Amino acid sequence: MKYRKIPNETVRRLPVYLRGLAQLSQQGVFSVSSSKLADFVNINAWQIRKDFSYFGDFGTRGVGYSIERLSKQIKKILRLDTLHKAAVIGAGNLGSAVLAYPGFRTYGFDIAAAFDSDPEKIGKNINNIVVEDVSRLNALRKRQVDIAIIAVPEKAAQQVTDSLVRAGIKGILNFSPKRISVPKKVKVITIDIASDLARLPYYIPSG
Amino acid sequence: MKYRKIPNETVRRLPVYLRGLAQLSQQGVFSVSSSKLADFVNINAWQIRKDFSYFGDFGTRGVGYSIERLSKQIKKILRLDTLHKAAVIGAGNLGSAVLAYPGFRTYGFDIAAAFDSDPEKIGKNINNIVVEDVSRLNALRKRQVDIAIIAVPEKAAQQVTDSLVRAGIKGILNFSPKRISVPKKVKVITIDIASDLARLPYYIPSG
DNA sequence: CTGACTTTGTGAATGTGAACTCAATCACAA
DNA sequence: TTGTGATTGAGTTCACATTCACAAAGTCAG
Repeated sequence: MKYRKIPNETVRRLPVYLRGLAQLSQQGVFSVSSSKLADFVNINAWQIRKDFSYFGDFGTRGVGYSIERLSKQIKKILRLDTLHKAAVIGAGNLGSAVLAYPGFRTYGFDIAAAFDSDPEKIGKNINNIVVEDVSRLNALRKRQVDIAIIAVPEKAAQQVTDSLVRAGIKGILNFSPKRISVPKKVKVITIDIASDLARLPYYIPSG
Repeated sequence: MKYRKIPNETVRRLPVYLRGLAQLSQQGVFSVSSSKLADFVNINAWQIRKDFSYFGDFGTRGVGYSIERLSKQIKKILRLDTLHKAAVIGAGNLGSAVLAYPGFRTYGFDIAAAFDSDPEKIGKNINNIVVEDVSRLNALRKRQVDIAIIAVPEKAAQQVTDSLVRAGIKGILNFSPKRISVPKKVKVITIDIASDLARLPYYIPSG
């Protein structure tokens, strides 16, 4: 058992493992081998074992991994063992879709608030959340929201980001393709839908 | 000038460069240096030069890169110089957001059709596109649609994928977190929103 | 208890990309 | 035409990630 630093790429896979384990657990399974899990999440068995080996011995040779113990450990590493409240900024098409997206709850996130600048949208109820005025972003600190999801038009992205940083937000999931600058202590993960689509044709044989 | 194989990570960055170049072009600029572009797209200058060096000499030493020549070349590499028609499968929250998403047009995609299985949604007009019944997916080949965007619930993902493959789809942008299996000749790029959010807390200092 | 079998954990080899450096090249002014 | 300043292009090194192979460690039947 060696406690090396966990590689970034491994961190990227951990949520995938976690979801797979949760599904297996729901099926009433208590233990799983690396090769079974490999089939389930579509990642090689040796990759899985290597990943798990970065944070201790969780398997039993000849048997496999205890789903509960493993899940608990992954949650701890990803800091998903504490509740995280998230706010969605931008209640347009994408923002509304994010508000309604069921996948976040799997990981225990609480989507707690939504904001927009458009008076038409403020006050609207989307998925049981009332859209507030962006001018109230600064109250996020008091409400213990530490994560924000940015789904505003490109032009507004940086301004919104600045407000979020002032409001004490620690992590941002950014759907805007525009680069946003933040202080080092704030982590940004960007999902750039259009550029992901744009590299698809590269892999398609022409003709 | 060496024509090595272009690394995957470089391909991932090419669309970002392309968008940056388009914006600069709109500002009336004709030439840009790697360091200017670096500021603009938030990627290191040497990384940019390295990336461009994989496919020929496009810069002029002492001056920089011709925006037009470079854009044209990147489009050619990504095969964005030919028109690509795309279909969106699933007209729920996420699917509707994708249909309305303005970012795809930057890269010259034509979002040409939308499908759903829900009779409530079939016939609805979203962003000038009429939602069709999924049973008509097989007509996609005739309509020369070669790319599909999957925005259906997890359960339906594999079934829809199979229909798409039968309809001759070559590339899939998959928003479903479920692993989908396809023949080797079909390229899948998955955007797993929830797991991207899930690794955010890892990078947030606790307390 | 023993032997056959299963599965993990990890060292080593290989592959890949990022970071850095600097010589080669070009524009331009004098 | 020559010197100066700017900028590219690419070789090299280093860091990280994947892949492989196998010993170690466990289960289980008889």
